[in-house]
Amino acid sequence: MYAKVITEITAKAVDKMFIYKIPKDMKKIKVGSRVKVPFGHQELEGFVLELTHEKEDYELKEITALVDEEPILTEEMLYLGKVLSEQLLCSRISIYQAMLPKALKASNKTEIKKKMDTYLVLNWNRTEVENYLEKCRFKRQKEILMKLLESGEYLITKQDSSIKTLVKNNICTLVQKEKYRYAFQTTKQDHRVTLNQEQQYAVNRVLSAKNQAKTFLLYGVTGAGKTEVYMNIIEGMLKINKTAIMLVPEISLTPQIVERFVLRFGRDVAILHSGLSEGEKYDEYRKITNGEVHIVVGARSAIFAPLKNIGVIIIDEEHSSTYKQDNHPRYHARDVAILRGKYHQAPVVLGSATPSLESMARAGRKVYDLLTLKTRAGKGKLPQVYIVNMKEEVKKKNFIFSELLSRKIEEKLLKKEQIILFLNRRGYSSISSCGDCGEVIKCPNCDISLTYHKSSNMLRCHYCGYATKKVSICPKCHSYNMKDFGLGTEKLEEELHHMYPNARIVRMDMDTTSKKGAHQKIIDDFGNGKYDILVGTQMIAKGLDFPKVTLVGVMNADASLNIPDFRSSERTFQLLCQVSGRAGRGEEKGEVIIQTYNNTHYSITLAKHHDYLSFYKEEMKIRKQLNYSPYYYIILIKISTKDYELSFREAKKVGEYLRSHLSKSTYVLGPAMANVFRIDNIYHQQCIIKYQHDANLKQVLLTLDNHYKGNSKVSLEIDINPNRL
DNA sequence: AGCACGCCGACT
DNA sequence: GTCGGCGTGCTC
Repeated sequence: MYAKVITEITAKAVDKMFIYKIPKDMKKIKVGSRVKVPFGHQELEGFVLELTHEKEDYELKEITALVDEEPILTEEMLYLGKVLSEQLLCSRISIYQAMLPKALKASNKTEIKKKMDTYLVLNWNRTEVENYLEKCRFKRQKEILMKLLESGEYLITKQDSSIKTLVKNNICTLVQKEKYRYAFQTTKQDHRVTLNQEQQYAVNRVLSAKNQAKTFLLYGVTGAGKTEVYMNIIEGMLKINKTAIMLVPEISLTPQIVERFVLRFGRDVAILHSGLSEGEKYDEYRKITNGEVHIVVGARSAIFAPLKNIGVIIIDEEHSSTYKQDNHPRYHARDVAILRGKYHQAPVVLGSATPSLESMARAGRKVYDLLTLKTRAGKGKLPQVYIVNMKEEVKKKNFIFSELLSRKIEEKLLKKEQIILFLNRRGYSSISSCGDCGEVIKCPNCDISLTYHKSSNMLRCHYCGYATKKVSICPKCHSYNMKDFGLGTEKLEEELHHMYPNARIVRMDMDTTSKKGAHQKIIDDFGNGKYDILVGTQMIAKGLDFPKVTLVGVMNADASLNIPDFRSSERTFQLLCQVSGRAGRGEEKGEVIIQTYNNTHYSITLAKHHDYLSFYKEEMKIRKQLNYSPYYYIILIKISTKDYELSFREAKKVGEYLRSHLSKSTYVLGPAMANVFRIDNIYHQQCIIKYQHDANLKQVLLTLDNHYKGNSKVSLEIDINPNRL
């Protein structure tokens, strides 16, 4: 027998199967097995993709070792990898690696072991033990045996002579059991609520589509009780012995959702997210492969969880850009979900209060089945939203807090209610510049101004990580008149301390949550009322549920609107709806204040009334006019190189090649310098392809990709349906 | 990805 | 004459 193997190397040149002889004693080898193979001068790990009897006419090497007892890649995973690598133009191995936790990837370096616990179990029956206990003089032995009679097993933390004796006399045996490192701790109680009519209808529709590869779009206003719908669908699937995957944007950001699942389904849930250590991820993964759980809750990569007999796949907050991996391989969890849905003949549910235009358009064309939840479940009412025109406020010298916002903050503090302030920019100030000559301090490696971080007194580049001591003398005109502009979360926190010295304030952004568990702690503390005001970036927008919050302030709604990207309006609308969904989740009515310089922009005015459908119509008009998604498919071609001149030359060549080989109905934009031209001293150019149907496209992309794979100076990346341009 | 093979410049 | 630069090609 021979095995066709792909190795761990993710280079185009070796993205093919290599054939090896299987040693006679390696009986357990299967398709999907992880193996060690000799490869040139090195030894590598890889996966067996095929087994064959056909002999080649050249001398073959032998597989060195089988790494695991059971195959790592299932039939389904092998199939998914094949399809996705073709769709995404990436090597097969890179997809397989993306599916697996680090401990199971093909790699010669990592070794993460299973943790084992040793237990003592009885060999004797109850009467025999009881007889022995009467005669036995040793206190420690008695203690152990009593516990064994009680619970059947005894966890050994330290070997001692008593244990040795018990084993030696054949009263007990030592057994090894897998130990799982991760367990979600909670002390709360599960609250079951009766579904309203809309919710029940949605659940029934999905459950009646069991065994059908249908995609549903569950469009439900914030607070409509989508999570309860998800859980009921899953319960229905469990009843007919099926399993379920539930994706959430980034689980460590939404511990409250995880908690609800653990409360409802207990030990039937495996949780996969980036906040876990590699060992913990491995253990959660093994619960899945060992068939110990029927539900997987996780972030993007959990879409590959090797559950068998999947009954439903649910993607919560389906519009979230985190479902698309923004580095290689650039897969979209939504596409994988639909692919797996087809494989298992299982429905896929995409849920959101602000669906992506792409999904809503598909629902409009009946490609997806639309399910709508119009009414807010429970007591909470939609909050009152105020839009504040900051142009007017600046005239009154209110640069950070508008009159309305500071008044409301004071009011809520007095009433002992909680406040969330949202600002999508971390650090202290975004620009450090000279008051005399206007010189702006920029990153030496990137075309980006440096952000001042006061706590460390450093200027940092948020693109390449460059950091330097704060500059107090202008490097150009040598004046001492350096000034800071722009507002970051750090400065906002400081200003709040000045204005409300008695308020307890906590800040949550990348700088305060870098330590493991810091995230959870801030959320718990705020939830338990240890703070009055939570200041934070993007990461506080999603999924958090604090009943005592009655005021949400958006400090600068323009930050996301001013990004030059065709999705910036959509993002802004989604963000504002999501952020304002944080207010008034409890008994008290919530209030939201949006501060902006674009007070008449439709993505802001329509967010005021949570009017998704009007926003959808308005934005679709613009997308149609400009030939953007969902009317056209978008592909982004990025050309990067360290050489300034070369970047222009190569980009021009790529642009010309695309224009001359793609069909007339396809638009090619560019080449143009990327939004940030230079990052970490690498120059980025890009071309944008907009198409509806193009028979040549696949071949053109493949040719381009192959052409640049061997080029060490210029790298070319193809991003299909990019998140941002 | 590594590593060997291979063909041209400046050195004890 | 040799040491070594990194361009090209191969790994079952």
